[in-house]
Amino acid sequence: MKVTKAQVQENRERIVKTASILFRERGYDGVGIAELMSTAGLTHGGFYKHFKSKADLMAEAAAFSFAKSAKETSDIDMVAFTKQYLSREHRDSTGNGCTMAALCTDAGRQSESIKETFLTGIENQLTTLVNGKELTEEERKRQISAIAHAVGALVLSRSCPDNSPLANEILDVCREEILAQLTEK
Amino acid sequence: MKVTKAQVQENRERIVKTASILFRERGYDGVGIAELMSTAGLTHGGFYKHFKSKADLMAEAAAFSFAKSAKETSDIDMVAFTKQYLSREHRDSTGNGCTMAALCTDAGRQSESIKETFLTGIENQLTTLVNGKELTEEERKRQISAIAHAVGALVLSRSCPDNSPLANEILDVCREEILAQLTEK
DNA sequence: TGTACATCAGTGAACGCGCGTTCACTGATGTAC
DNA sequence: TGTACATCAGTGAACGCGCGTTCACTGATGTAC
Repeated sequence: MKVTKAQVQENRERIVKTASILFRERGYDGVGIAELMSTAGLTHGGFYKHFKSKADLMAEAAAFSFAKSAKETSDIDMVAFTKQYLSREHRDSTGNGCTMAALCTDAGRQSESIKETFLTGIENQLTTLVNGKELTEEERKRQISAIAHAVGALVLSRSCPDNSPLANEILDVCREEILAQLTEK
Repeated sequence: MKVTKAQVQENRERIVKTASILFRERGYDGVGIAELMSTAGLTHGGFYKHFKSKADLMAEAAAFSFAKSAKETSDIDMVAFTKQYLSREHRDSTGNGCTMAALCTDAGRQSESIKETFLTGIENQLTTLVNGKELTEEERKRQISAIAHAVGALVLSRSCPDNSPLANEILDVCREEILAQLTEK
């Protein structure tokens, strides 16, 4: 049963969007093609009409979620970003949260082409957070440092038992520290 | 063919040690029982004479590598730790490196019992890094903040293409920044 | 100390299962006239 | 605009494969006498 061009486009986008959420939640190895396609409301056989392989989708899904979070953070400053990034809400909704924090170790084990996607995504996040304006060398260093700090706090907090004291402490301590550094300089 | 008690003990330890390296390198889903056992010089069938399940080994392997790195860092200060932790050598040898940085996102997707192991491991790392002496509230905050910062820098650097400029930049910028904060206070 | 036997770590074949991927088929869409 | 047909996204069965786990068997070790 053939389908309209618009429907094809819409289906493809839904697969990518669904994948971006499921991969962030459960990792690249944690989600199968069959489950992914059925979550997107399709059957698994059609997958290869849209993508060459699962690895291809992984790269595209990562690019999609990087672009999405870049868009969402383009109009807020680092203070607002930090507060939101190190909130319990963000920590507890991995599937809709930061791609770096959700998939960085997965990316480290994948092919160079996925690492390229991460490189672009990270670079892009650095610049969009300052509304695209040119960064001085010193500003760039601060951005990199603050983002790494925030990512580390988030991944460590998530590796502790759900909502445990240490998990919350890591979030709170690092939020305070990053915010202090942002205002101090 | 039965084997001496000493040999049994030695084999078990070798399985745990091998697992701790392979899991850090390729993640929990990236290593199978058969490959793990043959790397340890045994056949896969005997695995269940030592462990109840793969999940059990995952927890034990994490506890092992946490204990090992705690031992290795017990006699160095935060400055030496930071320099070593954010070196290219550490970044490029995941299998023998920090358990937090290698497996934190994997842990976040596993059972609460593995997260408990991470909780203990992280808590332990916080205190051994200061030679076991009691921490003031302020010192504890600094420790947590510095470790999260270092973990974030390492996982982000590893998610970029091997030895790419950004991968090295993240490492260098965060090393400088953490060291600056350690001396300033 | 020497002998007889129970123990049990290790072996390798086999289990069911879900994985990524392929394929023949369907049938509404899009196109050519 | 109406008709005939080629296209191709979507379907669902099937592929080989490797996974975690089980099991009957082996044979040197450890133990009881």
